[in-house]
Formats: sequence, structure tokens, C-alpha cells
Amino acid sequence: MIDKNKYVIERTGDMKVPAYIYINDELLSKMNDEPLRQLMNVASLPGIVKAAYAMPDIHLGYGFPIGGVAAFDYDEGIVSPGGVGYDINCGVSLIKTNISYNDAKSRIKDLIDEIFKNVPAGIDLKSSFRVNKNDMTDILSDGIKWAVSKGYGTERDIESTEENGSMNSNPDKVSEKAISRGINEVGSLGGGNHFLEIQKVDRIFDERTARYFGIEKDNIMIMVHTGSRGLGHQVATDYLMELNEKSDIKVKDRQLISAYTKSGIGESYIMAMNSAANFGFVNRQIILYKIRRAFESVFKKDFESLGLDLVYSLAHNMAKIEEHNIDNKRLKLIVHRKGATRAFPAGYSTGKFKNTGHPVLIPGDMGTASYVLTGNKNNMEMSFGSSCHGAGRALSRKKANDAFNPDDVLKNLGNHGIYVRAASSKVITEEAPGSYKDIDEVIKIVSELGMSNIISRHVPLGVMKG
DNA sequence: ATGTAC
Repeated sequence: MIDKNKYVIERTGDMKVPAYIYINDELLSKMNDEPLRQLMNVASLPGIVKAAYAMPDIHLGYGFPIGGVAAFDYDEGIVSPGGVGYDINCGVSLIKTNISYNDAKSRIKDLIDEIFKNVPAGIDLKSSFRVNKNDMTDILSDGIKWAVSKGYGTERDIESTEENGSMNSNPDKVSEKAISRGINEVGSLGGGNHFLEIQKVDRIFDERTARYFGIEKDNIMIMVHTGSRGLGHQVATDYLMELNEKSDIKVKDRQLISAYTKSGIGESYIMAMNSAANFGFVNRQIILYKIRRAFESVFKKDFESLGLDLVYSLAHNMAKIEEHNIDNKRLKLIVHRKGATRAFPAGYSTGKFKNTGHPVLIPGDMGTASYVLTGNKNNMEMSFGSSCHGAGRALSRKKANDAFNPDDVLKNLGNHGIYVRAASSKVITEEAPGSYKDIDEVIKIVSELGMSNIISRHVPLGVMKG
């Protein structure tokens, strides 16, 4: 430990930079060494700048640990599909309402059931939402600008999405196979840790910022956690396979296979990844569209008068080209955040969130709480402007399935007033609250470190799982 | 995470 909640692994062996882990004693003592070994391997990759970082929700991932941040020099460094993850633009959106808990509490079940009918989850492939091949090209090129042009959202939704929901991309770099997987999955939730929750604002920590974001105590919010579904997965698979044949970059672990950013395949991957990111933004936007229709159907009012506005939609599995100050020099970097959330403070965001910093949305487990944070001014120096992305798994999926019984988990959640609708019983045990670290503890760490400011805490009322 | 094993 070098400071409270901060550990370092000094450069050793092939490491080009040190590794920093933002975690407390208790969480550190509960984890095994493997994710830290992965972090040391990342610190050995070509062109890595300053340090490799781990967030308090760190756990084992494909090559790179989940909960990791690593930035590479754009001109001399690499981009790595394993540093983004299979679920490109896995992320979170948060929707506010002006409906109070008292006015909604008798309708939570109706709302979840109505949304469950319209948003495919788990292995349910019957998407009610049809797009054609031309739409797919537009989605991959333009992101949510496509959705808004088709009437599936508002101009305000664009302002409230990271990168305005549209990254510089090239659909030609996405395989036909990936597109054919995505064409039936627009507006679908997926499975595993993906969820849709109706929440109540439980506590406000920063009244002024919360109000600016549209968050008021005891009001109903909706949080969605999903990504680019099979399309992003296929993009990752395609490029990992191609790199396995072509790449001659030496890596400590085959899963870390990478491309120089300026190589043909590196540039192609970035364009394909950004196309998949646009698909992910659209996926969450179409789910927002369906949520608005469900609320209109249950409350018999239009979504504008119910105040259903997007607070923010963000990615926590991405590599992004950003400029950062390193030793008083401005450097162009490609910042990999895998299971880590961008958290730029005030002054580093643009548009609507210039003076507050953009909302940082951190989902917890389905029995506890979720948080809204903002980036603190120290954060650019500490982690390239990042924060944690969730509670982080405490048990592997298999261990969780062995440890819990689905009926007990549902009963326990029901006793806490939480209505759960799941597409499979396995997901209930995999995702049982006991499978996760304590979200309150994880948030306390990023707050105490001065990385993030806590804005609000939300508790689940109704949960939909894949 | 994932048409949960091409």
C-alpha cells in the first residue's frame, strides 16, 4: 500500500510502467492474484503510457482484467480487442421520470411485465423491432442519429449520450456475419449481468448536480445495462481470429493479442469497434423507446408529460482516442477502459455537461443499489479520467450457481419489495446479490480517493433479467 | 459477455 485505498506494483520483469490498484485492504484480501497478474501483463504491452490502473471492482477477464484502464501512445502503441472486451460498448443508460414512488408503487409489476413483453431478453430472439440491411448500415455509421431521424428518440437524447451516440466509424470493416447477428437484436437486452431496473431515488448527496441531471429524491428512475449483443461479440471474434494469424507483437498471454494502432488491421479494428459502439448506443436507445411506450401504456399519458428523459447513456467497454497531459506534454492516446467508466470532471466534458462533468452511472447488484457519480478534478491524473463500472463479481458464475437456490434468491428479493422477472432461473443464481462485492464499499473507495463525487443512490423496485 | 460448443 502506498496510500489509503491505493496500491502499486512497481516495474519488474517486462513491465514498461508500474500498475496501480485502487482498492481497500478488505477487497484486496478477498481476491486472488490472477487479475493482478493480468494487470502486470498489460503493463508490459508496447506503447503503454504512465501506468496500468485497476478499479476496486477488478476481476478476471479475457486477457485484460475487467475493471482495468490502460492508455497507449496513439502513434507508437497498440489497440487490443481483449482490452475492450467481447461486449463492445457494453454500458448503462439512466432514464428519469417525474413520477413519485407513491404514484408508481402499485404499478411496478405492470411496468416490468409490459417492458418484459416488448424487450427480448436471454435466449428470446423474437424481436418485435425490425430493421433492414440499409438501416443496419446507417446504424453502424451514424449511431443514435439514425434512431432520432426515424422517430425513436429526441434531440435531447443525443445531447445526453456519450459521444452524442455517434462515433467515427466504417461499417465496411464489420463482417456480414456480425451484421446478420445484429439485425434481429436491435432493442434487445441480452443475458448474464445485463438488466433493466425500475429504481427509486433513495438518497441525494449533491442536490444541485442531481437536480441538473433531473434526479429528485423518491422519484422513479429506469436503469438499463446492455451492449452491442451478438454484433459486437462477432466483431471481437473476427479481429481476434485475424490477429491470431497475423500479429507478430509479443505478448505475455495469447489473449492480449494486439495490433499497432497505425497498422492496417489496427485501423480497421478501431473502425469496426466504433461501428459496434454505434450499434450499442442504438440498442440502448431503442430500449428507451420501448420503455417510453410501456410507461405510456400503463399510465395513459405521453412520455413527455411523465418526464421520461434520458439522464445519460455511456459505454464501459471501449477504447477511445483521447488527448491527455503526461509530464506537461499533450499526448494523443488510445485509452482502453474495460469494465471501467469514463469519468471526466467539469471542464473536460462538452455540451450539456461542461460545467458539471457528465453523469457516471454505476449499477450495483439487483438487491442493493446503484449510483450516479461525477468525475472529480483529480481524476484525469489518477486514471485518465475513469471510475469503476459496478460492484464487480465476488463469485464466479459457476460458484454462484452452486452457492444459491433460485427460489430462495427470489423470495429474499421479494421480502425486500423487489419484483423480479427473469428469462431463466440460472441467471437468478448467477446474478444473486451474494455473487457481487458490496457496491456501497466500492463507491466509498472511489469517493474517498477523490476520483469521483457521489451524486445520488438508487434502490431497485422492479428488475428484468435475461 | 455470447444463436452459453463451428
